[in-house]
Amino acid sequence: MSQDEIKVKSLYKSLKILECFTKNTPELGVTEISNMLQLYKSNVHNMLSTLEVAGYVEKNPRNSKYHLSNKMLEFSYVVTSRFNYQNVVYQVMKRVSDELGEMMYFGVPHGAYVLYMFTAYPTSYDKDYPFRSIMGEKAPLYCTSVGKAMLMAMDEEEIVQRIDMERKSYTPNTLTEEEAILEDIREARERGYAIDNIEHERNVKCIGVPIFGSNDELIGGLSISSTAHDFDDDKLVRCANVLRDAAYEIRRKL
Amino acid sequence: MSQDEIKVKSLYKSLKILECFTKNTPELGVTEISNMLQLYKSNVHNMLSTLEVAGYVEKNPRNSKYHLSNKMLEFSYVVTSRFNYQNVVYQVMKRVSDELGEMMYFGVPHGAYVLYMFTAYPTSYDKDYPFRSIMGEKAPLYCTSVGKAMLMAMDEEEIVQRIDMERKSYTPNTLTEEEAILEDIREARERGYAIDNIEHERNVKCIGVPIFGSNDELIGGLSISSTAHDFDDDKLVRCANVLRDAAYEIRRKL
DNA sequence: AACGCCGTTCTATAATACAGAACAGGCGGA
DNA sequence: TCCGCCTGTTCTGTATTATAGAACGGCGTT
Repeated sequence: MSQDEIKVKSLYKSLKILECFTKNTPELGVTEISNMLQLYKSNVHNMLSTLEVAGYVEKNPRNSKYHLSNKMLEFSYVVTSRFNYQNVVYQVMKRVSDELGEMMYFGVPHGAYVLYMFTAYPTSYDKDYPFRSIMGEKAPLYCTSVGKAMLMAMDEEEIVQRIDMERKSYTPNTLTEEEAILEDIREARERGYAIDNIEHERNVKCIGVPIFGSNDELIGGLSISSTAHDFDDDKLVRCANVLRDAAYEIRRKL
Repeated sequence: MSQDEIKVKSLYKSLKILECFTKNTPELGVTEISNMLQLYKSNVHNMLSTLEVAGYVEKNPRNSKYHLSNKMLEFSYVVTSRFNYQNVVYQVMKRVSDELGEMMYFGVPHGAYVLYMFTAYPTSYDKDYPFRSIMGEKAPLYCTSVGKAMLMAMDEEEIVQRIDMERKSYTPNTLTEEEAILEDIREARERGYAIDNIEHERNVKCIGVPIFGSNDELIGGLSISSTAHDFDDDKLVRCANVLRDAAYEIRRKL
């Protein structure tokens, strides 16, 4: 991110403003943002008001705080329309999910993160489980099964780059030391699949495999998620085999 | 959109650049964009390169054209996380969709357009039908059932504003004259539901109803879509009743 | 009623985005 | 293989414009 690559500084700052809005801070005021980014209030106000005129943010008249507008969804549609693998991946996921009775996730690499693209639920879940769109959610590579599955496909140099971040301990099981993570990935390669042994979310175990395209390029990762209690070694191995077959099937159909 | 509201002009231009990328033109070069927006190439290049450094667009090394990056999905996640009705709406849609064996759509008003939020398929479709994410797709209000359903909830003054656009004839049945559309909405109000009688897509008939929140405010619209051939008057009335019940149920549960 | 906080407005000035030309590199046609 | 054209990119002086900082005004709270 060399500074002199930034040709239009006011644009860059404005984009940083957009990025202040997150799931946990979806509504922000001018002063809040100016504190977060160390910018003058008037400056932030000018950029925010321009974003508002363009329809990217909206102001809540109750507290005159701003939030991202639905316009952002238009962009996600443009982005997802470019994916030609949506259908193939989902069909396989849905079938496998029904077979195993578990939820499946598909994500792609996104810097130091997995960007989740979609989930498949077993049909039996439809009535009982809360529906939520996962598309666009991100989680660190180093402590999720989809993430570690994708790291399996990278050389150690790239892995080190990709996990170079402040590594939080989400649970007592989270691996945060670089060497421990590298070793975990090596084991995953031997084994053929990655394991998240309650390392990211309480009570959740996952296993993941990488998905490759027809030219052996990494496309993303696939995972099966289950409650820790249900996921005994037996089930784990059975799921892993199904998962690997699914990855091959997707590769073949791409 | 008064000109003097635009405080940061370079930002505004850059946002217009982002909007050049659409489903049909997902990849664009510097010259193309400069022609589209009547800007100088060097100007467009500066803004695009800044967008690239910030991760909003990526350059295809093969042809050095630009396209929107997955980063946009992060924003859609922030936006959809704000919706507290996702789960309620989907659960009802899924059940009704299974009951009727037809696809359902949910969308919200977005200027002169419907912005589709999600679909529900009958379970039986899972294996045979192509999966596609509809979130963020938009279609004109004046010729879709979800759109007309939402217009039903507006006064004529607002309707006239909302349909004030170049009104294309997508099919021979499309109503493009203002008075014809207004009359169609009036009839829909009498009837209790809106009809898209092959007015937007060939061979597709839909019916739609508005969805209101607990304070009678318009939330969005719900529709059932079917092939024109299957959708005889009998089925149409039956579906319409189920649809209205669904809208009430959602309102109650919000 | 008064205080404090926050969004907004204003203005001079310093910063910077931009016009326009020139450069470079890839591709296709001759 | 060479030439020419169409790209994307770089460069620079200048005119535009974004910005710092203070001041204003409205709302909520004490």
